[in-house]
Amino acid sequence: MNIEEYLLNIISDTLQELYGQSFNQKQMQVSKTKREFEGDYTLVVFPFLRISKKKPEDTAQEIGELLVKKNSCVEDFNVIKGFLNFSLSRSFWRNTLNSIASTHNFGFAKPNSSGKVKMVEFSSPNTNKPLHLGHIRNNLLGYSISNILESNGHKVLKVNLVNDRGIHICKSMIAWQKFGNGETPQSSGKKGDHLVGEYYVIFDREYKKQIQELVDKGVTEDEAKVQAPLIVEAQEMLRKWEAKDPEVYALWQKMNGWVYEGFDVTYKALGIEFDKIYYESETYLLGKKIVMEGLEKGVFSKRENGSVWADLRDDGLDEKLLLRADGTSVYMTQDIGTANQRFSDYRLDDHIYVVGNEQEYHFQVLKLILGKLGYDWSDHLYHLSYGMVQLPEGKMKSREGTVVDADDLVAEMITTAKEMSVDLGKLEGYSDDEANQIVRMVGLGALKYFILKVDPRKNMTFNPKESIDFNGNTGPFIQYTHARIKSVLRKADEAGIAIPIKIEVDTIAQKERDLIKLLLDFPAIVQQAGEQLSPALVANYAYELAKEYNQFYHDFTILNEENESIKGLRLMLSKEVADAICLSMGLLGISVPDRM
RNA sequence: GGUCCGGUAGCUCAGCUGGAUAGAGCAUCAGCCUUCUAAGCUGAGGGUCAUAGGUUCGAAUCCUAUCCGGAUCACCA
Repeated sequence: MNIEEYLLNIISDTLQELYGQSFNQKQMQVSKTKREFEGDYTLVVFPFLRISKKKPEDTAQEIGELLVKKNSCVEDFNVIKGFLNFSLSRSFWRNTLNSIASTHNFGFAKPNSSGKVKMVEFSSPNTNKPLHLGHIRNNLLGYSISNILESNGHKVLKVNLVNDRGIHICKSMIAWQKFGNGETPQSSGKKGDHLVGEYYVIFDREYKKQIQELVDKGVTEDEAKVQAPLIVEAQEMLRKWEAKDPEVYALWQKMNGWVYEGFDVTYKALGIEFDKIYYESETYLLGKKIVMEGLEKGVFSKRENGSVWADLRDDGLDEKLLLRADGTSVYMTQDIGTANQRFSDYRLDDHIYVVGNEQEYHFQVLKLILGKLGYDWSDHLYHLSYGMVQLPEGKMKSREGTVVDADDLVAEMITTAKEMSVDLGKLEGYSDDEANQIVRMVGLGALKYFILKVDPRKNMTFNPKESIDFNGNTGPFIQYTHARIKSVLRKADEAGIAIPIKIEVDTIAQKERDLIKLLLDFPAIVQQAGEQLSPALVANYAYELAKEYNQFYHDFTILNEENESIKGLRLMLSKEVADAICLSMGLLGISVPDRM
């Protein structure tokens, strides 16, 4: 049941009868009536003037009259300029609420045969440094979009691609070998990913020193970058790794193991999980093989030094390196392998990469190359290209230490939530366990909502100093609304007042009507969010609903209402709002507490 | 330079498949707790929707140009 479609249908019939002609959907614009006008929905009549050959007001008038006459659910209408505002009947709203209440998970599509199999790749960390704020946006987006697609009736596979090999990994390994003195997470008490990350930073520092020394000796900077002993050693290590040198392999496994332990902690803290994890180390060989096959088929070409290239100049792009002169693979090589692996592992309809917008070119090239290789599924690869997270000073830079660490940020959010709760006296009477649970939900809710409410495609600014608000358009505000409703429902239960299965009231106040109208929007929001891959739509909907409910809550009494049937309506409405909040926040990966 | 994305209130963001007087939150100011959770509610101030043209009955929204910001075009990932 989609309200807009239903209204379009009856309007279409009316226009047909009136003008003996049908109109397309573009000409029939129906939207919710603006707050300052009377009515539920509004039809713009300007497009019909040519046919009606009357003034806008008169045209609206005759459409309105016939609409009311022919449809019992249309109760009344008014005309302002070229806008026909019409009101739906009380019984319509009553039935609507009843039908929402009797539908399990109202707003979600049931898994059905038209649902597709969609793989969503997100997170995709490198194993040489811990996760930061940018990864948080990635993880939250990927997880939320997966939820949204599932609620649209699709089968979703959440996958992580761990970039566990490559020159960057070798850099931390070299640095640890040279400067680590055998330090381990156990010996130092450091979280594994943080420990390895420190050595990556040390590599960079020492490498820069060596470059400077060479430059001082009169070597040009470009040559120094290539000649510095550390980078030469790292490259040598990468070759050894690809040759499966036992010593290098063992070190690699040991250090990656530390990182995975660290990542697990972070994922758990964020509430993120995957259906399958792919490792670049397991797919790059396939990528190499495919590139070699492509070379044989003449899709790619080899240069004198042995490097392999794809020529995309006919497609308006450049030439792209696929294998280095020394035979080692690059980022593109392994992504070619991974994509193949996935489409042979599963029968996928679509594949979505949740990756930052700085990699738009990469995915454009990837898709092109796979198409050239003859894989017909290359048309079903989508890059959800999200904007970067910036600090007020600009881009995060690891060199300047301005990177916001994921673990730190989560911990800080929870601490702030705790201080806030204690200040407000919200945690009195709860056990430590309960209090911790609530505080965790609120802190994470604030962080997740803050990030997801912004359109994924846009860059966003994050100000760590000002921290994140807990009032206004925030996660905690919505969580609070939910807790508030739950509190009322508990009180009702204690007083032995049951929420009716079906309501029979005849009077519905404007505010109640507005709430039902909003609830009725939920399915379309979920659908749209799925089509546009935008959790922000869901976030903003949840906010609007919570805000509307709080106004209602302020203006109307629920439990003290004397009229039993009205009390029933308000209870039912409250419960449905709580459910919709819970479902929509769930799509964002945000839990809502029953009390806070 | 080529390509892509963005520019809406002091700040952070909605609105963008064209429709009525451009919306929220934060911040500022002023109110509301003996009644279901005040992490709430109500009100005030704050805008040449980057600029200039165009299309249209109607443009923040579509088109063109310009300006500003970001990303990208590696034998990095």
